[in-house]
Amino acid sequence: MDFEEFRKMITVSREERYLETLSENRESIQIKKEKTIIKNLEKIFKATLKISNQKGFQAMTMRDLSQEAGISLGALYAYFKSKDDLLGMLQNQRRAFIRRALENEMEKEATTAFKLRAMIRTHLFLSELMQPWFYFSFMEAKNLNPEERKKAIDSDLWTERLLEGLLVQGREEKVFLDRDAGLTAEAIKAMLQDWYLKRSKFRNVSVDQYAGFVIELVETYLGTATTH
Amino acid sequence: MDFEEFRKMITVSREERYLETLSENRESIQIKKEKTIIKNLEKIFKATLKISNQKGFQAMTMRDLSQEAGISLGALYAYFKSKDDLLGMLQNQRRAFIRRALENEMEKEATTAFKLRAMIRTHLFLSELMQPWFYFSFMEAKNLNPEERKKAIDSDLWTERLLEGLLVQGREEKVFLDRDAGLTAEAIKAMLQDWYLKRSKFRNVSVDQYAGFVIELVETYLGTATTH
DNA sequence: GTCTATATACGGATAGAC
DNA sequence: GTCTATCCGTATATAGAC
Repeated sequence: MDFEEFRKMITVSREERYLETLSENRESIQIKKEKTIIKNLEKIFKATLKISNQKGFQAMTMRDLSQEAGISLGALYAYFKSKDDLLGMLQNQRRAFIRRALENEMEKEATTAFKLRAMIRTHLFLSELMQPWFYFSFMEAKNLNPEERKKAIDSDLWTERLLEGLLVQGREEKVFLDRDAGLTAEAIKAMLQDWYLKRSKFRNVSVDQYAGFVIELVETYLGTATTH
Repeated sequence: MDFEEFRKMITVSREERYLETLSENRESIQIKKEKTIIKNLEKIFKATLKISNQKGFQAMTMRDLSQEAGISLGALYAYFKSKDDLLGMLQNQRRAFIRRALENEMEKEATTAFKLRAMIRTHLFLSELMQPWFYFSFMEAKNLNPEERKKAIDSDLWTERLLEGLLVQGREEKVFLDRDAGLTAEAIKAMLQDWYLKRSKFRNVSVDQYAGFVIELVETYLGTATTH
C-alpha cells in the first residue's frame, strides 16, 4: 500500500474523530447542536495547532486563538473549560485513532518481517496526514497536567513495545539477525519521529521514498534486505 | 577514545566558555568584576536550563528563576537586558565550542570511515556532557528572535553538511556503498538527537554503548561493518 | 552589587446583552 | 450561540534604598 491509497482509505473517518472527541468531553462543552460543535471544534483545533506550532502553546494567547479561529473570546469558552482543558482535548483526540490504524494495518500482514514494514509505513503515513498534530503532541507533552501526561507516556510506551515485540519475535523465528531489540526499536522510532519533527527538511522527498529508505536501512541491519 | 577520556580532556575549558559569553555580551552586562559575572552567569544559566526543561522557557517566570538561582529579581537584570536577551545568550553560548570540538576530533583521524566514527562519537559525548543545553536548544529554537534563529539554523545546517560531505567522500573513495547521502545523514542526525531528547529512556545504556550501536548500524548500511 | 517595592501591561476567564 | 466589556491576577521590568 502506498501513501495515496492509504490517504483515500483514511479520509472517511475524519468527522468520526470529532464525534469521538465530543462524546469524551460532553460535560465541558456547553453547546447543544452537534453540527455546530464539530464545525467549531475543527476551527479551534486547527487554529491552535497552527499558532502553537509557530510559537508554542504557552505563548499563544486566547486572543490570538480567537482571531485565528474567527470565534470571539467569550464564545471559545463554550467549547472548553480552560486553556489547559483545550490542550488535553487536543492531545487525546487522535491517540486512539492512531493506535487502531496501526493495529489494523499490521493485522493484515502474515509474517513478522511484513508486519514490521507495515508498522513503519503506517506510522509514517499517519504522521504525514496529521503532521501538525504529531509535532504539537511531541513539543507540548511536558505542559500537560500529570494525568494527561501519563496517558501520553503510556501511548509512547505502547508504540515502543509493539516495535520491540516484533524485533524479538523475528529474532526467535531466526528471520532477523541477533541485534539489541531495545536499541533497534529506539532507532526506528527516532527515524519515524524525524519525519514529523523536521518536516520542512524533507521538501523534495515523498513519504513513500522515505518509508522505502527507512525500511531498507532497518532491514539491512537486521539482515533481511534483499539486494541493494 | 571513550567517554571518560573525552570528559577529562574537555573539563578544563568550562570557565573559558563563560569568558567567551561575557565578551560577546559585554554591553548588556552591567557588572564590573569578571569573577562575579562568571559565578552568577553560571548560576543563572543552570537555573534557566533546569526550569525551562521542566516546563518550557515561556512558562518560566523571572520569579521562578530568581528563586532557583538564588539571586533577587532586581539583580538578575544586571546580567541581561530582558528575558528574551537571556534566551539568546544561552543559545549562543555553546555553539562555537561544539563546532570546534567536532572539528578537532575529526582532524585527528586519517580516513573517511574513521572521521565518520569520530563525528558520531564526539557528538554523542558532547551531548552527554551538556544534555540540558542540547535539549533546551532544540525545544526553544522556535522562540528565538529572527536573528538568533538564523544562527541556530545555520549551525544545524553546518552539522548536516559535515555529515553529508563525509558520506559523499566515502562513496567517491569506494569505501561506502552507494546510498542516498542526504537521507543517510539525516538518519544519523536523528539518532544523535534521540540521545539527548530522550535521555531518560537510556537509563541503563552508557554513551559508549550507544555510540557503538549507532556506528555499527550505520556501517552495516554503508557496507563497512567488519563482523557482527 | 544586591535588595525590596512598585509601575505598567497583558493574559485568562466571566458577566450579561443580544 | 455569540458577542463585547471588564474583572482580577500575575508577569516583566525598573526605581531607588542600602
